[in-house]
Amino acid sequence: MASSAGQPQFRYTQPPSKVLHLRNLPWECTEEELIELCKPFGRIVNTKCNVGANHNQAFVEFADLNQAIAMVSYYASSSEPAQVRGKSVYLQYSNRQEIVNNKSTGDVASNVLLVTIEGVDSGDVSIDVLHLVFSAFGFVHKIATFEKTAGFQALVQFSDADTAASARSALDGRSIPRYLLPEHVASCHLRISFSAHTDLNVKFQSHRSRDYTNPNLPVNPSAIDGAGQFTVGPDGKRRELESNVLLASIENMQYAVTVDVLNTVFSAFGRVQKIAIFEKNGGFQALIQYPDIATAVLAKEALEGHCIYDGGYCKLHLSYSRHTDLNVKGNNDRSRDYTIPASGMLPAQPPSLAGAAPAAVGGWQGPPSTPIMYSGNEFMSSPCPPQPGGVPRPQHLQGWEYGQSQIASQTPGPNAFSSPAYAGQGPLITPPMPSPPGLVASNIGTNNLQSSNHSPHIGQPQMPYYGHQQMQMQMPGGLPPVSGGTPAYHM
DNA sequence: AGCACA
Repeated sequence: MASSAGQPQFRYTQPPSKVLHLRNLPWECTEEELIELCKPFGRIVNTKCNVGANHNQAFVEFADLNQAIAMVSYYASSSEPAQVRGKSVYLQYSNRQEIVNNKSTGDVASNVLLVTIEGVDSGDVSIDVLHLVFSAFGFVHKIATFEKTAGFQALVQFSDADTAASARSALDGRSIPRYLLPEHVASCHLRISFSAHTDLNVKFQSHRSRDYTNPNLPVNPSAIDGAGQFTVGPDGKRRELESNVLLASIENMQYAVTVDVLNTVFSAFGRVQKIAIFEKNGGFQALIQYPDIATAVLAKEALEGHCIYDGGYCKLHLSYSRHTDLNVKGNNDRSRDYTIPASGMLPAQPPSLAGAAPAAVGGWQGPPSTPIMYSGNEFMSSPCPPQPGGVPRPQHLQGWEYGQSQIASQTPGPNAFSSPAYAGQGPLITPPMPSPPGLVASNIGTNNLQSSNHSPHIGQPQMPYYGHQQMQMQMPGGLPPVSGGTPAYHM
């Protein structure tokens, strides 16, 4: 059976791939040697060296398929074989289309090092100590430190990748000298890889970040952990430094919050460019990138302290991120780049889950395709155990038609939040939140517009936040409407 | 000299 007309184990011609498989390499051939060999044909985006029992195979991934084809074609018709250290190298298309997580990109050279300091708290190793240690290898441009689940980490920026590489090879796995550390620190190993960054965005000198190239950079008297940075306002008070990227942490997360949900929520204020969600110290956080600061400010003011779902669930805390442009690689369940056109089937606009909605909503008879509707599948399907005290299940089912009818209407005044029309129409279960009634979204605009047709929903469950035009209405003029079509923003 | 495992 095995030999009959089946696929031979190896074919002479593989289907093209931007990944090439190289054989007969010299022992422990380095990435530099591979790149040297391949880079005349295109840009190498990833490699995997020392593959196979003999460590004499490797994979090289080009940025573009045509580059891989160019290399294979060239050597197929060349009288000189590809060579490394005088050895003939055999190359062919890999049977995979990409190199899968070779070394988590930490091995592709960069002038910026990602340093994980094991076994210490962030307070144990000062930025000055790091600066001292890494300056032994060359001029350190910038350092940024932060706390991650992996531990205390630092990004250390050198002039070039060579300098960074020398620091890395000298220090990786080593320990910071004891005399530079507090006495209680037992050990302090450095794990060093290359960062994907090339230029750190340091806005202040602080105990968390330094820019040694700019002595005039303002000193931040009190950089606060976690959130963005602060500046001193005209009134002498500390003021959060605004950014086009919001950092959202979510409290009381009883229900899953997906990229799509966030996109829907935050798109109410303007076009969302990128979203990344991640865990930090066991908490849920997300970064939401807008094209400009004004939009972010608007979204922050409107959403801060509000809950995505009524009942105090998924309460948003917003601050300004230090980031200005998120490094979102692929579109997956943790991150999304909405600025990439035609990226698969992903909608550039808030998800239109029209197909799923009617069934899920049950009885909703609205039009089949409504870009603003978020069906909230996850939530629909999540079991909602009855709770004492009449706490409702997260109520998505009610009110859909109200939201729907919103579409045609545009415009309660800018004071929808504080409109007297809302008095007494807060959520049944008043969440222990300050200010605006209940669920940010569930009330805004809906009852306001519909109160003549519908009785208030006191005692009734509420729908999830999907507020789109509701929020739009709040925008103090001038904001481009969130509409379909090509984004008017560019990176 | 013939396809990796995060």
